[in-house]
Amino acid sequence: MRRGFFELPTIELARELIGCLLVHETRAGRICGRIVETEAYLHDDPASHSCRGRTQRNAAMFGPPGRAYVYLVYGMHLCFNVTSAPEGVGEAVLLRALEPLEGQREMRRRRGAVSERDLCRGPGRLSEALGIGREHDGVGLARGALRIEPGPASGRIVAGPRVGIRLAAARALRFRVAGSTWVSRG
DNA sequence: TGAGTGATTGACT
DNA sequence: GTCAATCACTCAT
Repeated sequence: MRRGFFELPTIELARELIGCLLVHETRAGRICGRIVETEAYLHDDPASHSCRGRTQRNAAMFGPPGRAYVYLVYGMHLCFNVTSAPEGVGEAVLLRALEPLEGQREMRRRRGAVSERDLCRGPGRLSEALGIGREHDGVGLARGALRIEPGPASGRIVAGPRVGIRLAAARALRFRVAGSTWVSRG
């Protein structure tokens, strides 16, 4: 990833992450998908975990940019975020959907017998398909077994309201590839 | 120490 | 299209 990429302002990073590759080198082989949908979560954002200050759970959001923030939601699903903003500022970008590129066999072993389209369509699904766990919370994403890599140019990117939240849901902080069959909604 | 809550998914109609 | 499952985390006792 080019130098300074993760230092981009959170909203720009959310847009720039579209088209990049999320790679996980596992013992079972390389698993890889192209990012097609993201959401930005800002420090002054009532929908963000960080808006009420640092806690044990959201500590990674307040760390340096370019790290993983992995948390459990609804008691059963993991969500994978890329931290952004300088150390001390709690912001991150949620990855909501991937287009599977490599390791579909391994994804399916984790996800069960689902259609190709449903392997990584949704934040909980992509975490499961890539084998992301709580042990990845706080790890750097510039290098290492789990990392972000530059990807080919994607199609047109459109912004819209975020999904699955009540507070500040109307803000256009969700980005996706227009018309992609791999995004979780619309 | 315990109740309320939720950045979702999968099963079902 | 609707709805229940299920539990870590937070905040209020």
